[in-house]
Amino acid sequence: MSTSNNSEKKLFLLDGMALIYRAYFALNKVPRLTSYGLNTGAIMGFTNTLLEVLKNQQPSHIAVVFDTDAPTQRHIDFEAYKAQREKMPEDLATAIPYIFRLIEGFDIPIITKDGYEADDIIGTLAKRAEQNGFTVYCMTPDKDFGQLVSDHIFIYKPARMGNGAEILGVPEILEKWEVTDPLQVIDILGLWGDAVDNIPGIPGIGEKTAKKLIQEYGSIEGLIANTDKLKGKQKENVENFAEQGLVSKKLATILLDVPTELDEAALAYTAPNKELLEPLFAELEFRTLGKRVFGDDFTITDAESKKSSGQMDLFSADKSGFPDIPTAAAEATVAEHSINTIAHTYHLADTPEKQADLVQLLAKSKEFAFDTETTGLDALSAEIVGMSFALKKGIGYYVPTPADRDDAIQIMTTFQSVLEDPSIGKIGQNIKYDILVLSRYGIHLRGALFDTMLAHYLIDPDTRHGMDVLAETYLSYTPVSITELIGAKGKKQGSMRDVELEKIKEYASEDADITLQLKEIFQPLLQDSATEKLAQEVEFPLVYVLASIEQNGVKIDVDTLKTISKGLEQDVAKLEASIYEKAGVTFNIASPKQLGEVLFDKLQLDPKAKKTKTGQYKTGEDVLLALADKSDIVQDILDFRQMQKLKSTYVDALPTLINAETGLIHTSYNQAVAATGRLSSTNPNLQNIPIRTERGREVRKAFIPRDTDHVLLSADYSQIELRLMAELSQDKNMMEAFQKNQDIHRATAARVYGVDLESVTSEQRRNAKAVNFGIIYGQSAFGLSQNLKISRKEAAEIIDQYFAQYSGIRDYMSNTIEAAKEKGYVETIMKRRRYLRDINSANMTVRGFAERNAINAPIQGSAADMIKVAMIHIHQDILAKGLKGKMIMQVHDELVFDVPRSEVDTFKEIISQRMKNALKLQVPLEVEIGEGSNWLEAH
DNA sequence: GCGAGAGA
DNA sequence: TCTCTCGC
Repeated sequence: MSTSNNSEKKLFLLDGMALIYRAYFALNKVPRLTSYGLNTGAIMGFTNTLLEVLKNQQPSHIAVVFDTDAPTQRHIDFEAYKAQREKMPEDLATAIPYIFRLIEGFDIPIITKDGYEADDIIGTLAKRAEQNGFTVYCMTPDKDFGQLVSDHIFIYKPARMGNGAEILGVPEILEKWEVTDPLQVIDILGLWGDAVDNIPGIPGIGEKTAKKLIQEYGSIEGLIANTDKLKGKQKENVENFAEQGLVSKKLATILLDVPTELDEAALAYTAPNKELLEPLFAELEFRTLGKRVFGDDFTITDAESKKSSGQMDLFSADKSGFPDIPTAAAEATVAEHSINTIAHTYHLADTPEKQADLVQLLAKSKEFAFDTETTGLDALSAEIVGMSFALKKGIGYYVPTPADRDDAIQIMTTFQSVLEDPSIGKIGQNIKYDILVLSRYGIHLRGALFDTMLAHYLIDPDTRHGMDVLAETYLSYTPVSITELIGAKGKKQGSMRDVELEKIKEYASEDADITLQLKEIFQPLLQDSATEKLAQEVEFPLVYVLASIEQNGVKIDVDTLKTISKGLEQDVAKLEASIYEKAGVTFNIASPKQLGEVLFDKLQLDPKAKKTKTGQYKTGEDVLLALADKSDIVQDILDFRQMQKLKSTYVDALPTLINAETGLIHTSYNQAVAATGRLSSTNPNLQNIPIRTERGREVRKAFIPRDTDHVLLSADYSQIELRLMAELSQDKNMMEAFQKNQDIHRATAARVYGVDLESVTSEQRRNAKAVNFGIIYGQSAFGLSQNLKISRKEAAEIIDQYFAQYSGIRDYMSNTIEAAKEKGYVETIMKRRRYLRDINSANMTVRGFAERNAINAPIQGSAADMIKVAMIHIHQDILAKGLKGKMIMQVHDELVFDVPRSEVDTFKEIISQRMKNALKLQVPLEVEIGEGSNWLEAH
């Protein structure tokens, strides 16, 4: 290779491990597994990184640099260095050897040097190469490398989702770090520290402060020499931790004198070694990627792809034997396309004529995808900016709606007929949002729904379901990012209303277009995972129910809350005074850090006090409770915490969430976050309103019916999870207890302790209850022992007794785990799946976790299925009978209604029937319905 | 066990 | 970001 022209000497130095980690985490949202169970996410990510560089940058020279296990000078000088690094995830560790083979396959040299880190090797080689006339690119996501840049040395930050690769030279680094010399990056890092590498820095100094101080004093040394100009806590910290700052600086400095050669000939790049690379791609089942690299004739023959799975065939004669993980995800590559690379036709329907044409087109369709663009995220206050539609892949329509509400309504009314047509299916991503927005403009969406977010939630509940991620994963497509249009989140974020029409047309149409394409992919995946019925009959119809609950809202009695707030305020003040007196100092009780120091350093309540991983004392409830007999300050602190929590989280927060228009509180239910199938509630979270303590449950008095002519009805399933466990396991003892309508915890205690029902002590019942709950929540024996404050041995004994009595449950648990190991997933009564990727892990802790999830998910998930079905039926009954009463809350196993007095009996009958008969079970179900003038009375 | 939210 | 605490 000619080296006469310097511009041709282009060296890329890749920070191997850092890039691998990045690839692993970036691509691990949806796992990519080969047919024989290898997680190839990191390998594929790294391959894409390599290809990107080779193709787009055409380096003349290239190498990948790795650390070795040998300790470096940094470890010798500073013991804690990188000591807190977490162990490498297991599936990543398995992937590493493949990555080494991959690099070899590309015929790229791997450089290591015992006793030196990759950073140092890269730094040294970069500087030498620069002297020899190279332009050098250090490829790493690591910010520390900023210190290396010069006129001919650049940082090459690999492409991230949606963003292209970034090349940082001197000007960029100076701007980013707000410094005048790249070397000052080291000073900033020395002050700021780096939690990942365990570089301590100086306490109390973060990124912002570090930049400011270095701008002012030039370097850490300069700062230390000028501490007299600092004030207060900062001054103290800099003075006390000066030494630590200097050590940190040393740790952050990349060495430039590693004894290693710059072997230009070895680094010169020619071409991949096809003989090595092609079979490796085949083994990894990189079909798309293989075609890209080797051309269309690249195929994976059966012989090759089975190479590594041979031994498994012994065990899987006629079943696949492997988790049925969505294959589209396994096959997908890093996004290769965007709106700029794919042909599309997005129309602007901005005249009455065009809109009428579009309505006609939609009216003729069986289903269409649509999306609304609004000025905000809150469906109950955001204004509509436009609507987009898609009927065919690659074609979209955007209808802008003006800021004037009446004008907007006029345009939207033309679309009312199609949106409200029950015979036309509606496809959307998080349609509940659109339903709520539209209804504020007088449009009440109807028709069968297909929500791509919920579809994916059923396909793989543990991963993320945002549209951007789904598009990247399943369509290899990066959608236009919202930040491109209106800027990053925060104060400065602009409004959708102000975006240029052309841009918003492209963005909005793309959303509808992608949603449509995702539906095409998800429909068969739902069938594959047998969750199509669950989607069509439960999750999709439930969207309408939840939208209606949210809209109905809950009335809050602000005066009651104000009274409670005053009472709490006084108590908090009293406790505060008492705590300060007993401690002999005033401090911030709400700061666990300060509290720990007072309790354990000053008062010495426990010489063996435990610390958290960040070095603070642990001050959790269980820790404090154990100290209660040492000093009555402890009880005061616990009370203080309780009052403070009640006040800030509930009593004072709820009134601020009242909607000005309706005077009610409108929570938001999220249907796609809890992996078990449960709902979650936010803004406010109505699913964690206190009930356990006398003081806390007062808050429930403030939840009231909308007027005196209404009452609240609260209906809840009694012991639903335990009944489901009895049902699923068919354990005859537990089923019998329910058939005889016994107090289940008492019955359990009687069995576990071998006594009569009548002679069960309250402690025995409490323990039995804890075991029952432990199983439902998938707790470990350790968790149980902690919960009951008994030794692990005692806990294990109770559990043994439990399983001896309930052998059906024991068998059910081991069968479920066995099945999960084989299939890779567990399922609920309605076939809701949960994949358990760690169920076969060699790591006991990790596997134990997956095993407990295997038990827990079917039970909790079936309960969720059941109440969802009941909700849909009740909702339908309310509509069919034209009732005035409303469903207003769901709290996992409880439904709350706001009902006119005249309808109370009708409602009780409907609720009871629908809840009891949601699923056909052998175990009897109990539904308790209460009635009252507030939630506390009703419950 | 999970999820939400407050506060430092 | 971490720690703590509320519900189920």
